[in-house]
Amino acid sequence: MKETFASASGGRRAAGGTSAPPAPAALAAKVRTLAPSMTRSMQRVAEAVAGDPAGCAALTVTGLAELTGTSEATVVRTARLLGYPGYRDLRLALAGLAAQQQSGRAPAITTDIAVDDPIADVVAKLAYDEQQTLADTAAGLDTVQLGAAVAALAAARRTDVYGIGASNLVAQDLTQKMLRIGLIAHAPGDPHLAVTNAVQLRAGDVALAITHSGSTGDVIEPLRVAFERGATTIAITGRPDSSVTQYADHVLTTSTARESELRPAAMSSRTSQLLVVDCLFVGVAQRIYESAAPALAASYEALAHRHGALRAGAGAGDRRA
Amino acid sequence: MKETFASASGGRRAAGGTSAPPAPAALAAKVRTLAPSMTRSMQRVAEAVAGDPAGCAALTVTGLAELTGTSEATVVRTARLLGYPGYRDLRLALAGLAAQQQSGRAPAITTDIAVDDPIADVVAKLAYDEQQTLADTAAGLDTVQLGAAVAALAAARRTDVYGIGASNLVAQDLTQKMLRIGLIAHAPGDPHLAVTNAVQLRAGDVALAITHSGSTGDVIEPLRVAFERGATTIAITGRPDSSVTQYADHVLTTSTARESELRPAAMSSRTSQLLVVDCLFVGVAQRIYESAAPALAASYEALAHRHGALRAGAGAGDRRA
DNA sequence: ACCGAAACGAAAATATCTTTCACGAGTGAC
DNA sequence: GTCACTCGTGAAAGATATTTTCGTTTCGGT
Repeated sequence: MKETFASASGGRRAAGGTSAPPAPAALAAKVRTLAPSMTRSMQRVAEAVAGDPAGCAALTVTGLAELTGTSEATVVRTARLLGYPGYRDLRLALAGLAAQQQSGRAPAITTDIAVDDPIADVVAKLAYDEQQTLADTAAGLDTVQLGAAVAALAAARRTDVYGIGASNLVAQDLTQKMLRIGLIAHAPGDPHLAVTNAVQLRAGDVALAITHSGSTGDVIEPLRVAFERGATTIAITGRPDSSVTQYADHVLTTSTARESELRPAAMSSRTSQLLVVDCLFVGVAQRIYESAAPALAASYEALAHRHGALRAGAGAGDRRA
Repeated sequence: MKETFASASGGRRAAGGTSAPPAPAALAAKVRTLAPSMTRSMQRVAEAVAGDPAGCAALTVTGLAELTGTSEATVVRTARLLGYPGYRDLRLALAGLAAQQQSGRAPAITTDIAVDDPIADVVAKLAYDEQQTLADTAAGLDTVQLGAAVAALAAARRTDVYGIGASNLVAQDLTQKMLRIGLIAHAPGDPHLAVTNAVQLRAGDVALAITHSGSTGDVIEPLRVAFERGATTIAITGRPDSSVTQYADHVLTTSTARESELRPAAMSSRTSQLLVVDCLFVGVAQRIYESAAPALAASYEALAHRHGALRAGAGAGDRRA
């Protein structure tokens, strides 16, 4: 509306003259620059603001005035001097600054998880590690091998997926998804059953082994059997030089992240394996889209009625004590 | 103050009220999570907010109401639903988000996976999406609820984990890990078995339900039974307002990513659930470190010889019964 | 000690946010 | 098909927060 703050600085061009738009992160610097031209009360306010942006962002004009032992008018005057139209905008900038600082102080997550880490750090570190694992895996995946594996799976008469322990869950995940798009897949959890299944395979079938170490006998054995029966074999492993690859036509490599006592290798290998499995699934779904799409739709439909009436609306009104 | 439907739960604190403090950067995730439970007008507001945080932060309630063609009341309601006390606080968070986006990484919009995407793109998109899901989940996790859940699990005499379909795999993952650190856990896959198990629980036990939709009857039912038997109940769901939370002492929210035909919701919900489960596991392992560490070491030891023996015959042996 | 200018805060004035309330659209029951 | 009912919605009243005004206090100079 009107350049009211011109009066504060008299005819001086220094402060008000800066047509600078609200400073984003340069606030601390601005405070220091302008401090000399501030009155005592204003300095107190500026100091509080620069010292604890996050805290001040949470305060109203009155709150900040009380905190600094000054008045609302002084707070507003300070905000003006700093280049904002009013306190409201200073507060907004403060919130932004706080958020930046918050996200900036994230380097803590690169260290291992310690026994006494607060729960929030655990969350951050785990999420970060898994993100890292995903990036590594994606970068290290051989798309040629992947493409070949997809082609084999899409054309397979039936598919066996072998995995033990944590890897078995990944195997089941793939199996569940393949079934959903109309493909025939099994993930025997029992090593004996796996071998029994493997014996049934022949050319045109696919056997897929999932093992992080690449040396899990219970998984290698059925793959070997399938391999010898003439099935196309695929291995998903973190060790491309391990013995499982002897019997694999296609090898997909997962990433091996560092592990620690509190973060077993199983955790990152699982993440990595799942990404590979997802890629396989999507690749296959693309290839057989014509038949996959209706099958997917049908499975959604079938599940719909298992989900009770949604709309738990009752609590929508007022919570908050 | 009026937990109207609390009566059903017999006086126990109903968990519906997300005590979540204002989310800092988890806003986009929260919008997606809560969008389904929003009315049309509120969705318009949420959409505007998620789409242009910086722009919206510059607007007053009235301005945002006009922009979205709604009323101030609706804007405030939306802010409330997103977990803020009022519009003022939403605006503050928005400013923070804008600042982060500005300085930090770009929001980077992913295009959906198309049927004719080359396999390399599929890998990249999937990896990116899952990374995003992890970030969203981590940002949106309520550490207070998480801490409470960890405490309950660490102290539990036994733990039941309920999940169906893809969620059952997550349940098994948690179970496997808990067993490794010497805790007693089960993940019944059969709904009837689950209920049968649940009946055995009582105070001091823990029941954990994993369901993305929050309305999977087969999972809610055993949780309800456990709840009524006095066990501590935890829910991991993508819909914090769904019916499963009625019977949950602690609610852990997973993020809901947009899905597409080739990328079923199950994929990102699984990623999200696994992160939560990992956090629970590590948290528990920290708490009972004294007993967990030796147990972990012992399980490594026990597995070691299963890997060493390359020639499969050795390890598996045939012990016909 | 007196004068004047600047600093400062109390309170009025204004803008903004929040709550209330009534209307209308949609839905299920009969 | 109509009726009763609930739920979503916005207009306007009510409550807060911010900005402005203006008188008092403080301080330096003469």
